[in-house]
Amino acid sequence: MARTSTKAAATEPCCAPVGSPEFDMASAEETARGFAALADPVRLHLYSLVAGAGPDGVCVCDLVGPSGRSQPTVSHHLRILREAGLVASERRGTWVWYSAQPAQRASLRAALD
Amino acid sequence: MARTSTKAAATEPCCAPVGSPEFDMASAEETARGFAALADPVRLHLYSLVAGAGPDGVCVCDLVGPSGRSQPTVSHHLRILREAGLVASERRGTWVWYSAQPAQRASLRAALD
DNA sequence: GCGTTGTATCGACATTTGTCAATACGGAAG
DNA sequence: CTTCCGTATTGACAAATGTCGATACAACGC
Repeated sequence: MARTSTKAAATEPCCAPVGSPEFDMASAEETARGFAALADPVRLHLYSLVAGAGPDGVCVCDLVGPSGRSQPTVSHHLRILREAGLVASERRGTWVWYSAQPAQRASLRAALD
Repeated sequence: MARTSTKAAATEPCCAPVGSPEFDMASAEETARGFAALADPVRLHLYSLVAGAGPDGVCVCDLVGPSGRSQPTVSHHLRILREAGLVASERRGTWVWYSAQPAQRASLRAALD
């Protein structure tokens, strides 16, 4: 319970109040979900495949094989990446193509500061 | 099971093999653990407090309050940040101070490419 | 219409994760 | 040495996560 600086129990006052002006918890949750989307090796692999493709993106049918996971699992991971805003999906006839969303990647890179 | 481009079952060959030369799964696990360390709002808050402090770092006693979590929980999160290489801990007499490790932050930023 | 193929959703399961109370460890003051 | 305070570890628990098989949905070709 002992808070800071009011009562020093040992040698020195420990530390300055470190001034945490205000922490936007709402945007932190958003940023955390962004990082969480990249917190899995399979999703990292999928994202590198999607981002490494041209602006047209990649067909899902070309993601299942390299990932080494079942098709429903790949679909699940792609959904997480999509809900995090890192990729977008578009239906083209029979197939679904995923493409990278550079804005969200830039947003996460900016959050590392 | 249908792989790519060998047999087109619909209108077009779907897509190019997208060329995934090789994916370093080992380093992906490392990177994933780095992002996982930032995939929690509480840890994001703690890291911002640590990184926002001077090069001396911050005393743990000044992190428990702002985080809104119990002291063991804060210790747990700090351990995860430390094991991810994002922060380092140093004992100074009675207290323990955490400081940011810019190298790992740069490594994660580089992984966003 | 029917069957086929690609993708998403559902249900279930084992594993991991976030959290706290209780406890142990470590250093400083008396 | 004893006591107090700050930090880390342990144990337990609910909740979230990664995975797959089974199934549903969507679009194409017949």
